[in-house]
Amino acid sequence: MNASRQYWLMKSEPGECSIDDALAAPNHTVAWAGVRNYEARNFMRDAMRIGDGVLFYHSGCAEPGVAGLAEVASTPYPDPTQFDDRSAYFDTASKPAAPRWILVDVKAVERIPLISLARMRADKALADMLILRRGNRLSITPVTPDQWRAMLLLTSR
DNA sequence: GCCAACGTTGGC
DNA sequence: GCCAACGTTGGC
Repeated sequence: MNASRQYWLMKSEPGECSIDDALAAPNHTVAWAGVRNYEARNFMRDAMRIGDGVLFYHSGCAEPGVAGLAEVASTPYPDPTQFDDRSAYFDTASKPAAPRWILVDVKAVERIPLISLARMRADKALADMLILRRGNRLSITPVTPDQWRAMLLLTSR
């Protein structure tokens, strides 16, 4: 595990883009479009590096949890959906000369047997994960190397 | 700059 | 469908 590698948890609604959708995409890669929260945007814009590990989390569905592993696959660039007036993510206030919303590409690595939210809550090694904090709604959160390792252990059971 | 109203997220 | 939590908006 490369010491400089960072880790993230990224939420996606499987009805919009599931881990299987990402695996089926060209080069297993999707643009992480639609983030409209500044804190989450800032993680993509300022902190992510190509090759960072990603826990691909399914939210807003019957079985929320981590459904796959992925990695950051691009440097940051403007989210094209903000300029698309047919998109649900269209933002009239954002101008191409000064894009408000920035994304990265995410490359799916593998689908894993679902690690459910309940399973994660039951694991002491994951107790401090931001995703498990009461009231957390942030769609992108940093994951510590220890938490990443603890999640990988759960994939082998 | 305050803060109430409102909209969204997301688990259950 | 409910509702808690939280971010954003907008009046003042």
